[in-house]
Amino acid sequence: MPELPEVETTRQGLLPVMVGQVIRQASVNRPDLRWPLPPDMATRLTGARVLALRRRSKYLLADLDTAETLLIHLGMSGRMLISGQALGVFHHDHPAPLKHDHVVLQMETGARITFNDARRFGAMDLMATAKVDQHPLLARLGPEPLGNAFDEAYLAARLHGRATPIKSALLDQHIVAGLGNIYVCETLFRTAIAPQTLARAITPDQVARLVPAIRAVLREAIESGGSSLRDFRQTDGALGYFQHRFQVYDREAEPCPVCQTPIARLVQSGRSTFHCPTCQR
DNA sequence: ATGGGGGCCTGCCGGC
DNA sequence: TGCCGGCAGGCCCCCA
Repeated sequence: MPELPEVETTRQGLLPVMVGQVIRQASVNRPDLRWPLPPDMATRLTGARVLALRRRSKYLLADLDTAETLLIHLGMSGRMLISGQALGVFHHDHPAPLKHDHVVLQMETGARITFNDARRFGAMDLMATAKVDQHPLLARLGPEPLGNAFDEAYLAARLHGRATPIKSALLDQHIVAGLGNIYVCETLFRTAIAPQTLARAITPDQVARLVPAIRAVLREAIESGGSSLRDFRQTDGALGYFQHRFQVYDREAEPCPVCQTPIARLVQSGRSTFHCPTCQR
């Protein structure tokens, strides 16, 4: 579910209850997420103070005063929920334990942070902070799409010669890190590029449209609080609103907002692509 | 090396 | 009402 904007809004929701605060008690209800959790994870988290909460691509990184960093990936259905009393604010999204509450961080402030993930495609791991960017899940990621390293020259070089459709190339986290199915579909619509176009056939003009369009769609989604599909909620239980602004994603057969042609769905590398066959060439 | 498909796991929705 | 197939925001791994 969560793509870069949803992870970023989750991070922003967690900031006030995590950063500077001590984990009084960490507990693990299910250690078998996408990979087994470190067997001593709860022990290594308990008593630690969170120094910073960062985001790299779709990963949350909580730096601890133990010189370790907690990596969190939400997979398809993962959520971080806050409940309890903290810093004068009562959070009530999630007062009672639910099915699929796999990891709970009870903070000294009284806040409770719960990782809930029905499908268990999510993941957590601990790694020395000094080496966290060498973690196998992070080491080979492409640049942040909102960062300076992502520009026209870079993207053109990475698309050069590739025989894969542009849709698949933009989903490849090694090319650019953080886009998922929704925001790739929206970006290709905004840039009027057909999703089947091979990466190697993308013109310089199209590259020049893609870079700012990717940035814009991500920024707008973050400002809207992300997208709430199938129950995705922010940490405080609030819904994101960007889904109302999807122009093509999940809108098969609805009229294109530009030309009224019915939005089409096709499957590329096993994933649905929504597009306007008239506008996108 | 690169691209495509399978698989991981649970829940929901539509059709019969 | 109940069952079944299809689908879902991600991503690693294996095979050709």
